[in-house]
Amino acid sequence: MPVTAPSARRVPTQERSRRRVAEILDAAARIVVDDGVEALTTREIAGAAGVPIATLYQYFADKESVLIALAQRDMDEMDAEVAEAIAELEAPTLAAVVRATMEAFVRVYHRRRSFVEIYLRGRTNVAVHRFGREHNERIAVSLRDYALGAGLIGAELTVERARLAVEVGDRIFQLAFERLDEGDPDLVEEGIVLVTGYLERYATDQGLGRDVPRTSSKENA
Amino acid sequence: MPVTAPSARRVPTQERSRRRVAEILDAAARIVVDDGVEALTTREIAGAAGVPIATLYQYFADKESVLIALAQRDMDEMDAEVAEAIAELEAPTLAAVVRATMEAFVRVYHRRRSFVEIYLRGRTNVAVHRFGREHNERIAVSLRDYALGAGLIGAELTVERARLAVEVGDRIFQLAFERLDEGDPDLVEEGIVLVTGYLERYATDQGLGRDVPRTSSKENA
Amino acid sequence: MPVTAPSARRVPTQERSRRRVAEILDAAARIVVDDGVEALTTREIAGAAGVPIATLYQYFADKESVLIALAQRDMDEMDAEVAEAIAELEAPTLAAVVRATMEAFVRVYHRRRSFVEIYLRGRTNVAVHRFGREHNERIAVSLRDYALGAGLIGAELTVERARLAVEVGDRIFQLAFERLDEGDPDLVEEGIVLVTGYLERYATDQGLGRDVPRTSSKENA
Amino acid sequence: MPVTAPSARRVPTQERSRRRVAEILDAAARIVVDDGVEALTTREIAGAAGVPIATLYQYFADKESVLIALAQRDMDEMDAEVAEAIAELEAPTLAAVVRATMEAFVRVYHRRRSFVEIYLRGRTNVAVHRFGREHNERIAVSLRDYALGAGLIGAELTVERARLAVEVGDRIFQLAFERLDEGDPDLVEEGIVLVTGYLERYATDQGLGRDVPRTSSKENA
DNA sequence: AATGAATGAGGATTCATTCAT
DNA sequence: TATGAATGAATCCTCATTCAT
Repeated sequence: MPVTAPSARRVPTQERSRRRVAEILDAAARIVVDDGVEALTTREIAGAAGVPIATLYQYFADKESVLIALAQRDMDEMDAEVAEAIAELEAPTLAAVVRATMEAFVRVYHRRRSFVEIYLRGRTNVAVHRFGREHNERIAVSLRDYALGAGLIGAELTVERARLAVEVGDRIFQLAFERLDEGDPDLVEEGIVLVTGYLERYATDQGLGRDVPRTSSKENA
Repeated sequence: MPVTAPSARRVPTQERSRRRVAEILDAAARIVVDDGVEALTTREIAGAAGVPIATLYQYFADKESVLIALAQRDMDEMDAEVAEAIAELEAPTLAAVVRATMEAFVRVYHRRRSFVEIYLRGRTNVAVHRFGREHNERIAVSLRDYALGAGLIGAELTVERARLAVEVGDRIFQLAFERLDEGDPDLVEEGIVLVTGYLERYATDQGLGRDVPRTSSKENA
Repeated sequence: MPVTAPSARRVPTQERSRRRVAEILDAAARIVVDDGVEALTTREIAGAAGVPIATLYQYFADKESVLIALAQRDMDEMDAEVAEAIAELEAPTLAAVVRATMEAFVRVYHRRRSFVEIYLRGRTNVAVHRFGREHNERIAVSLRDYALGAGLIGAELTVERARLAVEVGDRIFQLAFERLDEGDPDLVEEGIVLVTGYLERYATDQGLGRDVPRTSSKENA
Repeated sequence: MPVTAPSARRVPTQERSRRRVAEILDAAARIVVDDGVEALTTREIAGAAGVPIATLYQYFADKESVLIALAQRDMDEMDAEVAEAIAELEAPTLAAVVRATMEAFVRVYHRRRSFVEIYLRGRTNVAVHRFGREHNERIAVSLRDYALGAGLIGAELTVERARLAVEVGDRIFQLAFERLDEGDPDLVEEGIVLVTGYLERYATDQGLGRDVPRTSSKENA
């Protein structure tokens, strides 16, 4: 039904709204990339987006909401990228999953400079800090579910442990992207080693990629 | 009379100064514990310390300096605690060193609530953030030097890797103390496992606590 | 309703804004007249205008802007007064132009006490100092253009020389109004002599008011 | 008598004091040259001079006194330079006196950058402003006295007129040295022309350098 | 839905000067 | 005479948010 309206008169309200939000977020992204999260003030956003300050409050509850919405937009892409990367794995091992995940992160960080700025360098902001924690929690749960379902890990790999691994990975990205916009590849590589090593403590044989005879058989010593 | 007065009557100027600094830091610590790092304003500090705001600037270059001085005071205690803990190890292995270190951290965090508030929960503050990074760097170097000197690790455990381990440990403490003032002991325990596991990749046999025949060994069972 | 309301009931927004600006400037003028340019602080202005300090920043970029806006308001009147005075000259000579200009200045100084305070006595303020220089430059150029067009001066009266004359005139006013609010009339008179004498070095015969035979002249006595 | 004291014990108090004052003024001069008059704070001066702030108040009544003392030191040199330049004139005319004076000023401005900074560019400071006015008054009187005594001018060149001329000259220097540390020579030259032209209105024939038969003779019409 | 205008609350820092010693 | 320490008094400016329209 939102066919490009032949009558120019009434732009579908919902559509206009969506566009406005996008404009505001784009403006915010520009500011963040140029001058960092701390430079993100309502004045600045409104100015860059070409709307009155008061108008921001039509679309967002408060300033932080803009920041979080921006982060969320990138995060959605991140989640998709991760999902896709994992889906593409043919015979997944735990190591492969970790690597696929972390490399997906890196790809998105490369693509979205505003995300690096907000999510990795902007933890100084309380809302972002909380947002990070929450997302880490969510991703930990979902990756664990996947690995469990795929028989890569045992139940000893509790949610707490998964969360720990994700948080540690998160810190590694923070370090790797602290100064370099491209991220330090060696550091990321080492991070993959670290996280993989930790999680493999709780891996099944299958998760470790060892030969696992499906039918009935005994492991040759 | 120019001799440092032996009569206790006149309080040595330098001593008075030191006391004032301590008073200000104590006041700052109280504020931080009660209301967090963000509540630490010059007005607040001066009020709590019972001095005019301008007086703060006699002792500190700016507001952040107060915060950092406070963190440093606790950090010095932390360093001492770690040093002592390691010194007490009889036949140190890498695992023992990691455990001793991390448990020393926990002890100080327990003792110094303001430190938890600033150093673990207050990373939202830019100065604290930087302070943390710098301290992590310093401690990474010094622990690595020790482990290297003690023959626990090989040279492949580069400074970068040591730094990674410390940063990861740091994140673990952040998580463990995020909400609980006492810290989550299980999480810390798991963190010790994680860090140890990672570092042991680069350990010598001695570092791993395996029997290490020196030259003429009588130790073969 | 989007039409500019013909009903006088609702005060047009833009108009209200203009009124506010005027109120603030009036308040600032009062302060300046009473206590000089140095007394013009944001607190003081806001207080006198009966608005919160923050409101000042709705209408002015910073404190200096208020001062300059105030000066500009008077300066506009000054420029108009000068333009009018010169326009009224019937057979202008250089001397007449100088006199008309300087007397126009005096009239405005008499009318606008705040202008005397800011522009003549307030050069102590950096922004005012610069404002003065710039205005002198502008007026030099425009008067020179006029005199050149009217055939009163030759091209040897460069912009630099015109500027010099204006600056010198400016200093004369500063002296004349240094203490007396009405200005010292003798000093002004002498200043007119001085400036005229200097500029006449570069005057044409016409500028000097000498009989100037055009082409076919009947005017030889 | 201030022979380098053989007994190191008692440095003549007065002498030490004089030296301290000089050190403080030198420090102030450095600051002024480097960062302008506005940068001259008690902290800054004390720091640069290597004395405690409170000590400044042993030698100067207040901050402004330091600035004025510094200006005075240079001004004394200025006065001497002018006196010498005029003394050297063989058959002085008014024009020669004006030129000698103004060129002497320029020489000192070249020699004393701090003087340019304070006296020409630092009029933004109230004390300097007043100091300038006062010195101009003094120099006007003394030069007028000289010219009168030398028969260069008539009594119509009143003190007020002399003061006007000096003030105008002063403004010319301000302009010439506004941006260029060396001063704009053309502007100075033009200023000499301007001032000379003005004063010659009140010159005697002798002042104008016209042949003035001393004995008894009538001017040929 | 849109927005111009308004503002309460606060925030960091500077500076000249004065005492008690 | 010298000075470390203390401080009262200001100063400018920013910012997120809210109304009335």
